[in-house]
Amino acid sequence: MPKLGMGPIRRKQLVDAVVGAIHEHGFANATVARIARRAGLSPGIVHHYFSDKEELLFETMRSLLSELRRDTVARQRNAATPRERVNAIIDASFGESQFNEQVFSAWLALYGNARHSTRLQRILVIYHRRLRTNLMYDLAKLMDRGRAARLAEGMAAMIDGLWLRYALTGGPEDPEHPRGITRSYFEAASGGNPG
Amino acid sequence: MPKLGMGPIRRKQLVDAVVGAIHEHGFANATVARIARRAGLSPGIVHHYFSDKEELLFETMRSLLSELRRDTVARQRNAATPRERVNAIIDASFGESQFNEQVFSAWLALYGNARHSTRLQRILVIYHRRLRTNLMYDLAKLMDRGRAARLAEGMAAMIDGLWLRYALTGGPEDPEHPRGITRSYFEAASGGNPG
Amino acid sequence: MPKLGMGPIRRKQLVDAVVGAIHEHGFANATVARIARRAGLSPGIVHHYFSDKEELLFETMRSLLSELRRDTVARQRNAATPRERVNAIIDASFGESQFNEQVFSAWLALYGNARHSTRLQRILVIYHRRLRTNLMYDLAKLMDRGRAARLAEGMAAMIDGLWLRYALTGGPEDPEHPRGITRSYFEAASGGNPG
Amino acid sequence: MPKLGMGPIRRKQLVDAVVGAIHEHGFANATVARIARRAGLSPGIVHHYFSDKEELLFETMRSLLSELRRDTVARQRNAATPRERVNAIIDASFGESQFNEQVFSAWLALYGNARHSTRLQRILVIYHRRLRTNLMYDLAKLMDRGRAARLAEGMAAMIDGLWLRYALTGGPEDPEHPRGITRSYFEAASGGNPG
DNA sequence: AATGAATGAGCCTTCATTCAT
DNA sequence: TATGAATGAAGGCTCATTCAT
Repeated sequence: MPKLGMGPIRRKQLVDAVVGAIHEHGFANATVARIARRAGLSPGIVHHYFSDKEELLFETMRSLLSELRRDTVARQRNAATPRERVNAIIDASFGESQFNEQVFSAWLALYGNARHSTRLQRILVIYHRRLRTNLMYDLAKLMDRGRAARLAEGMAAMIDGLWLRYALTGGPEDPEHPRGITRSYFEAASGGNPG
Repeated sequence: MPKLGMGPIRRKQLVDAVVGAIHEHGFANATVARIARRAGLSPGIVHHYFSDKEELLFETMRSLLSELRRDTVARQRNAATPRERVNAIIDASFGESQFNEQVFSAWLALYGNARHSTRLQRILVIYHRRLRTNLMYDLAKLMDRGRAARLAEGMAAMIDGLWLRYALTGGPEDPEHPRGITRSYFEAASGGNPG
Repeated sequence: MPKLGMGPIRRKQLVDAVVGAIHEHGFANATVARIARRAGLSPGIVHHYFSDKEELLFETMRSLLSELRRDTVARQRNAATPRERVNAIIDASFGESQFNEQVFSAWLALYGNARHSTRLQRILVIYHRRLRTNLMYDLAKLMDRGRAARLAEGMAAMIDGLWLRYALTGGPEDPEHPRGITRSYFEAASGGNPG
Repeated sequence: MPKLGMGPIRRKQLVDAVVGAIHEHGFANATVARIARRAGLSPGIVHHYFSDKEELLFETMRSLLSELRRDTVARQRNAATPRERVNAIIDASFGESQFNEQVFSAWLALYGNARHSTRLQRILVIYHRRLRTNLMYDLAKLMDRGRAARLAEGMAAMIDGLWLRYALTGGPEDPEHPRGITRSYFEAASGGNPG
């Protein structure tokens, strides 16, 4: 077992363990000790790699967010038209990286505790802004900016709302279901003419 | 003169204090002692009226939920057509009883901590089901059940998603804004013909 | 057992326990838990009466200091001449309230940790200033101010130095020994003429 | 080329780092890791050169003490008469090797934590004994043994007491000031006739 | 000789809950 | 009904020490 340069490895292990621990025990009971044990490490080591429990949570959230971003970017690479690009965003939002119970629990718990942590709140604000900006970028090619803005806001809300419901009830059914609902909205509101 | 019937009074004081305490200190720091102090009571008395801290949280959530219900019912009383009744639901969802920062904080925090409390989760499930059922009831009069179900789900998601964003960013702007977005969706999806 | 107004009682118990715990376990091992146990209390209660461990230490020191002050004042009350008043200070400095092993340990430990605690340092500075001021007050009646100031400084140093040695070696011999040394110095330096 | 004889070099680095770390962070916060970093070394290496943290502290103290000894011996080499030799002790006690803030902090902290470390306590006892013995050796040539013993004790106490005050208030003013006070005492008590 | 990863014990502090009054 | 004193169990974090490399 190597003894040097463990930093990135351990940090990833711990970040993953946070998600699992929150899912299994709930946010309030996701203690540093439990997170560490879940990562197969001792409690003490956590503060060797993260200054704080809060930093660990922050990095966890950042990691979740960047997985979503990666997924979105990957899907958009295969999209040719604005319409396809919008659909790529919808698909990514209910894609594998996000649409599983563990991530639901973690993301939601973080949500519920963000208002009193500047850093966590910032992450969430970034997510919200980015989702709407991404949508706007392509919607603006399909309609005038005023309508595009409203639609972006509505679609972003719908995505989050659907996701919120699954997060609560825990039911990862077929991701095509929420995708379908969102797409219908998109098509109805964008006139259905090809982008 | 013995103090009779303090129960309901104290219980309400405490439930209100929970909302305030969560808003001010965050869920994790809304301790029994702080809640009690905020209600002008001593820490010990809390367990006289509630068996648990969890029960107190549960009652708080129930209270929030029934305020929403009351508001919805009141607004629907003035509605004549199915279309008006749907709009009443939209209006209530962003009405005063829900659309203020304190309630945001509390509701969201409870959300984030519900997955590991059966009782809290049940409350939220009830809310979700009721919102969709309420919408379904009237939408089914405007379209076939299949389309109605999907629209109800989409609208419920949009309502929650808009609300979620305001809950996070804390900005209760004009409630007419989210109402407008939701209504546009409703009208586009329901054909716009008068119900 | 009364349940109201325990504050002063508990606070005194805890302050006394600090002195005992430092003496028995050393400063570094005088943990809150041990201090509490020594006071016959639970660990948790400490923070009901003191905001901090540091505050508890601070109050301990203050208490030690005020005992010395009380003792000094009491002895000076029986002193008629400046010379007698100076001797009262000497006597008090090696009096019962200070001259016992427990107090030595505590005082010295606090000394050793004062440089990095503003509050503790302030207490010690007060002690140093007060001792010299008290001496000055009477010495100035026996000689010119310049000589008095130097003598006050020398006597204060001698008192502390003797005390320091006993604090370290733990040997509370007859308090008349250090008193005698200090008095000799006083008499030699003040010319021995009656005050 | 193998690094031979790193032992003494590293040990000195670490001992010096202890003094600096105690001065900067206080005794309680002078952790092994911080001491090592200050010495430009890794935390692990400390236990290669010292069995214990306690041993490191012990060696630090011993080093401080032997610096004082070296200084005293050096100054006494230039002294012809007993009186001059006593003054050499006084001068050395407030000499550069001792009279600086870093050494103050360390020495005092060690004092405050010595009572529960046999080895540290032994060092301090050696210091105390040596100072008085050194003084006695020459004072006994100037007066009878009884007076000499008392004067040695008084002078030793005064030296420590003055030093203690500077250690606390941190103010290394002109070393001639405490030297002057001590010499005055010496001269007054020894009759002032040339030794 | 040297690193820094890793452990595990222990500390201060907080807190839900109980209880004497 | 109401208080606030008291408990005891964790929790986050620190740290001396060990160990693989």
